[in-house]
Amino acid sequence: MNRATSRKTFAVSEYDLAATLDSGQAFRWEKTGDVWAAVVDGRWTTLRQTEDGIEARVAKPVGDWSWLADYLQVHVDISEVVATFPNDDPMRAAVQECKGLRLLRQDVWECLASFILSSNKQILQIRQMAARICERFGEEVECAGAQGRAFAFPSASRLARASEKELRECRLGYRAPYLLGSSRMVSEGAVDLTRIREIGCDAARDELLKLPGVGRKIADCALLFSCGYQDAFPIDVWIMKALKELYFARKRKVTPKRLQVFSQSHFGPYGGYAQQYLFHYMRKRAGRA
DNA sequence: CTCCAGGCGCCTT
DNA sequence: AAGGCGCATGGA
Repeated sequence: MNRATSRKTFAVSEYDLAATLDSGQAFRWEKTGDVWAAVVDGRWTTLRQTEDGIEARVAKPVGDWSWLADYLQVHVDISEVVATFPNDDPMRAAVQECKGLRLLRQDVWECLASFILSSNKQILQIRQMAARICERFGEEVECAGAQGRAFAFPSASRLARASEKELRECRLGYRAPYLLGSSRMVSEGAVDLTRIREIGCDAARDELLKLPGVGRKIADCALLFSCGYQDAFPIDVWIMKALKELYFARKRKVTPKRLQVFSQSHFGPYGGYAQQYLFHYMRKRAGRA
C-alpha cells in the first residue's frame, strides 16, 4: 500500500476529461470553474485536467487509488481503440470532432438505475432526477471545501425501502415504479448484479432484461458504461438518427432490427466506443446548429 | 402554446 | 414479428 494522499495525478494523454464526464454516460458530475466533482466509489472526488493528465483530489487521504484509475479507465490506449474503428467518412469525422473522448467504468447499480430514469428524458433532466434521489436517499459523504453537502448514489436496498410516492416526489414520473421494481429485484437477488461483469455480454443482457423498465437500449448502456462489454452498442434516438443519416441515407425504409444487425457487424470489437463517438459527434453538431 | 426528450410495456394487427 | 400508443415531467 502506498502512502495515503488526498491528491493524485494520473499521467494520461489523449484524454478529454470534460467531453468524457459530460457525454451522457454519467449524470452526477458537476463543473465549477475547471474542476469537476462527484461521488465515486463512496468518496467525494474532484478532477481537473492539467498538462500532465488528470489531477484528482479526495476529502480523506487514500493509499490505493485503483478505484479511480479503474473508473477513469486511465490504462486504456485510446489510439489503439480508435484504430479499430471502420475507416469510413462518418467515423473519421466523429473521431476528428471528439479527440480524447473515453468510456468510464461506472458502478453497475448506479449506472443501471440512472438509465432507468433516462427513458424519454433529456440529459439535463436525467441529471436532475438523479440528484434528487441522491439527496433524498443517498448516504452523505464527507466533502471538503465550500461545495456544500454531497450524497452517494442510493443503493438498491435503500431504494427498495422507498415508496412509489416518495420516488414520484423526486419527479420520476412513470419511471418511479420501474426504479422501485428493479431496486427490489436487485436487492432480493432476483437479478444478481455482482457477477454480471463475468458472465458474458449476451448472458448479462438477458439478466438485465428481467428488470422492469429495462429494455434493450438501457441494458446495453449498463453493459457498456459499467460492465466493460465494449462491443455493446446502445441505439437511442441520436444513434438511430446518426445511422440513418450517415449510413442509410439512400434507403427509404430502415427498420430498428436492421440497424441493430448493422451496428453489431460494422463497428468492430470496440463498437461501444464507436457508438459513444457517434453520439457525442451528433450532439455537438446539433449544438452548433 | 406545441413539440419532444440517451424508451419501455402493452396492446393491436 | 411488427407497428402504434400512453406514460409524467419539463426544457426548448
